[in-house]
Amino acid sequence: MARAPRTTDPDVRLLAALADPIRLSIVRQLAACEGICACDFTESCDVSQPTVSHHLRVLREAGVVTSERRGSWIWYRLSPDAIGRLGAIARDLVPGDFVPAADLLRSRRRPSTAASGPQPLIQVAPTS
Amino acid sequence: MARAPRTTDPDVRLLAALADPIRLSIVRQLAACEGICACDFTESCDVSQPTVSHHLRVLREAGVVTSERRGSWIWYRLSPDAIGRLGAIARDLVPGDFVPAADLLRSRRRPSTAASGPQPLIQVAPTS
DNA sequence: GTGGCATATTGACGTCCATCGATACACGAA
DNA sequence: TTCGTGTATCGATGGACGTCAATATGCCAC
Repeated sequence: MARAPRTTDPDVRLLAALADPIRLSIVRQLAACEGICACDFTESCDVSQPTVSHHLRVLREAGVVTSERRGSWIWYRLSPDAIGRLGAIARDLVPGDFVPAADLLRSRRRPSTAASGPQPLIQVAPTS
Repeated sequence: MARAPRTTDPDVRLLAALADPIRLSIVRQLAACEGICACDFTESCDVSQPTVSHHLRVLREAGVVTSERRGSWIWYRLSPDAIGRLGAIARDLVPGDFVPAADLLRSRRRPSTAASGPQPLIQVAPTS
């Protein structure tokens, strides 16, 4: 009934970390500037300082950003690995070449239009 | 205090649609097979039929999948546009060439190590 | 028409999470 | 040391969301 316990899938965690308007805004600012002080986000995001700190923590725990203390300031920067992982997720979702593979699917009877129109297809792994 | 009302940013909506283990699983199955009947997800996802229907609706409203009724069955397929948009989000987060741009940033005094170590940098828009 | 199957919708429940004020902690300057 | 600034954590609050059983809807076969 209740929501399932928090997922541990790193891909889902990465997507969830980015699926918030404030966090995406933070990440985009970090993509434009190599290093940004945490206090700058408080000014640009129009939310309170604890809220910014909370979002930075979510991003840090998801591996999206890294932090480095420099005196009183804490500098945040984008983790290149995280961006690479996001790109990999997107690439893996690009459909490749399809070939008819009705025989690979369950042979349960399908609706009448099965004889005409598109067939169920299955992706072929790229040869590269 | 309460969570902000649901965002309308299409990028955030797209990321949020993918940031769920069941929905990501559905999308990955759709990336591997061009068209999949809704009933197949009920079997593979280990959740109830209304839950699958709910997730398919979220994906549909986010523009991630399209549906087409064929008799009693409803076929779902990935929206190529959605995958393209995800790739664009990832590409936009890739840091490009940076140049020192301390003068473009607020000139507020920074911690002592400002003289040595990395400088605040800002991205240069690609010339293409 | 009736019956059966596939899917969507409704309503309820419980957990998660974004948000804030208050507070604690860390660091540098005086 | 004390003071000020930047940041994190705590506790509370309220809305969002995932889940299910029950029900409704749509389509096909008979």
